[in-house]
Amino acid sequence: MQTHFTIDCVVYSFFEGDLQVLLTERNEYPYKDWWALPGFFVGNLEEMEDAVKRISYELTGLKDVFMEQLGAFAGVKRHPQGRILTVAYSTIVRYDDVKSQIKPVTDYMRQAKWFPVKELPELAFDHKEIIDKSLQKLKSTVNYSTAVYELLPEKFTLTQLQQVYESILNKELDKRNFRKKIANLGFLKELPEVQKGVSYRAARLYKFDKRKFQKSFGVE
Amino acid sequence: MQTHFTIDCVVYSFFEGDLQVLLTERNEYPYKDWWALPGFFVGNLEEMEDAVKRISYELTGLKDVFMEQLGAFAGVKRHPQGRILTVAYSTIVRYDDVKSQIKPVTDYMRQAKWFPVKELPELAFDHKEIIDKSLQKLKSTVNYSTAVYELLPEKFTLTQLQQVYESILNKELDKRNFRKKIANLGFLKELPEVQKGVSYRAARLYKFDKRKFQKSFGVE
DNA sequence: ATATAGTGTGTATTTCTTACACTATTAAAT
DNA sequence: ATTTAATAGTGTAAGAAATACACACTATAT
Repeated sequence: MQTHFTIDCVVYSFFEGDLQVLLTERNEYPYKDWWALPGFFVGNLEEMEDAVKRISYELTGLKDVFMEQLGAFAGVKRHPQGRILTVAYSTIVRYDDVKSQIKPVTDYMRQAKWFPVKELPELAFDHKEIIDKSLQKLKSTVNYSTAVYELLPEKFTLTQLQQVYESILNKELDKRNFRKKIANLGFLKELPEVQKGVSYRAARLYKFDKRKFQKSFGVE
Repeated sequence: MQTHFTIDCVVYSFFEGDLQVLLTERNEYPYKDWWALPGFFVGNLEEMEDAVKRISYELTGLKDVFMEQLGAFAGVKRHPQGRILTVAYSTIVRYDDVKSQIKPVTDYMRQAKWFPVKELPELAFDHKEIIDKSLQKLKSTVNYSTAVYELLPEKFTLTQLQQVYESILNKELDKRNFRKKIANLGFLKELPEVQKGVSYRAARLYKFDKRKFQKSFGVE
């Protein structure tokens, strides 16, 4: 009546115009040389959220990441060597904070690498299923969640915001309608600054106002 | 790195105009004499869904119940005798099928009893938190889920359907607007029958067409 | 016949969604 | 100085959906 117990993380980031997921290459059987979600065993006295923080820190050097539980995956046959229950989390890191700092830290992972969600490799275990479920949830809550803002830098343009929406929803949106909708939300703050270093008309920068967001959704 | 592993079920039914949850009275320490969610250990080679089926069958005699995973609860301190990870499920049984058949089957449960969600007793462990989360999910998916129809008998009136919505959303709805909305859904079938044995104008009966529902949501 | 209790319906108003094309600004290239 | 290339930024009309609101109808019981 006991089971092995791990955490697996779907780590998202947004760059190069695409929603990306961080995968690790296994250096151990089973599924040696396959890509897999980063995951570890949970300590006996360790809270799941702390395990997620630990994994995030070891992989990306970041201490505070957005996280949300996805659910438990515990199929008897999901691991060839006997049941291992995993609790999956979706987490988000800002690419600016993380860029070149990704490092696999254990000897059972050869490397870690970002993949655009559109071009995922074949995955070990039931990790494809976990990612699919995570993406589906991200999609269905995109309007009610702070996730899109976690994917963006603190100051962002409306075009960037639209790109995040588009890559999550996997469809194109009309620019004018999108801006109208965003303007109605009431929790974006227009900054007195514009983009720098671009060779075309610089776009206005905006900032997400979390307090107002929480007010309009009754503090979640 | 191993943990005890249980399933807890939030079992819903609808009767007496209220959404109800089935609770069991514990006959064992810790939390002896407290009300708790029905739950059991999961067998080593048992799929979680099968454990849920087993629990449902033992409590209610039903073989097929609607079920949906809520998530894992694994706080280090949730159980005074050491970590027990539980995976919570929401399940729904039709009251007509179940009525007086509720029976606690083990010696560690004294009785099982329905409680309206509005009037829950104090609960053992973190079960209050689990129920709250389950109710919140039910609420937020009420329009996209078959749950409301699982709560109703096969043939139902629009008033009954409205009552189910109202008890899930915990607010009153306008009858005319509700019917207009329902009519637009397109997956309710009007039957040539009406209610029997009522001492007022008999209401038209309707039936849920699952195939059409799935079509309109792209088969989930 | 009449009281009761719940069924069943329509319309106007507002709000949200969708569809759609041009001008403005900037840096770089000539 | 002018042109080019790239992206930012904006408004309006039509249709769809959501909301607010009140009364007549019908089956039964007494």
